[in-house]
Amino acid sequence: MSTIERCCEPLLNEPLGAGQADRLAAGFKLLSDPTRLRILSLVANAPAGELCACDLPAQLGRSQPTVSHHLTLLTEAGLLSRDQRGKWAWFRIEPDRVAILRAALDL
Amino acid sequence: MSTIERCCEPLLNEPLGAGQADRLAAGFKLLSDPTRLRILSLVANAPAGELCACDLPAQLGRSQPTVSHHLTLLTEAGLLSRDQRGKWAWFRIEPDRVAILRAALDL
DNA sequence: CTTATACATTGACGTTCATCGATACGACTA
DNA sequence: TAGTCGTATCGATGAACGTCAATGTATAAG
Repeated sequence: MSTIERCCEPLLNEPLGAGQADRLAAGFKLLSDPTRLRILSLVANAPAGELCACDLPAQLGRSQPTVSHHLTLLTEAGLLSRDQRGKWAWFRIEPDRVAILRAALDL
Repeated sequence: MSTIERCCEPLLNEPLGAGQADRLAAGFKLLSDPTRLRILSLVANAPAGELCACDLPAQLGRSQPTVSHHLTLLTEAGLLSRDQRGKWAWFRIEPDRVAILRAALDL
């Protein structure tokens, strides 16, 4: 999954080309999984705006490899940023990247 | 695919419950396919705001069954409305449903 | 009635993907 | 150095999904 980029005008401004549609679909695909949405939600609502990965398996009811997999996808796409502090990985939301996807749905 | 409903506060207002995350993910899953995004884009930019399904296979480079499949999904979810006129099916965007998904991404 | 056209449905195929157990890696600690 | 803990990677598995050919259904035209 490559980084989310501003790939197109709002969906309803002009017809999407095939390449634009591929990139935009890849972005929304990241939001199409309940576990990833809950991760984004938990990080966004975390105290001081950041969350330790160590808390997630218990809160989500998913295994540690599964959580790590989703965190990797979200970080590679730029929706989350990672800050490694010693053994722990802390994550923050990247609002600008979320906004790119939201803007595509402006009517 | 059931109808998209306003299932939650904005993603970043409070942590998503499991059921809310499932419904929201189902909505974004509809936007996670390039063919469906292009359909939405073509309908949204069509003259008089409506598009005949008969034009889509050629414009999308997809077979008629594939296009019919995606139109069914988008219509069942409420993102499109269908108006059958004789042999032809005409589609319109339902902006309120699109707005539900966009609102979940408000920061 | 026969033919042609628009759209839906069925069935199958190949791919993608979420998930987990096992294991490896890296950092702190005693 | 040895041990523990947090995280990443590997490999496998089962389910979901996009696609199309074939077929069915309905409407219109001749």
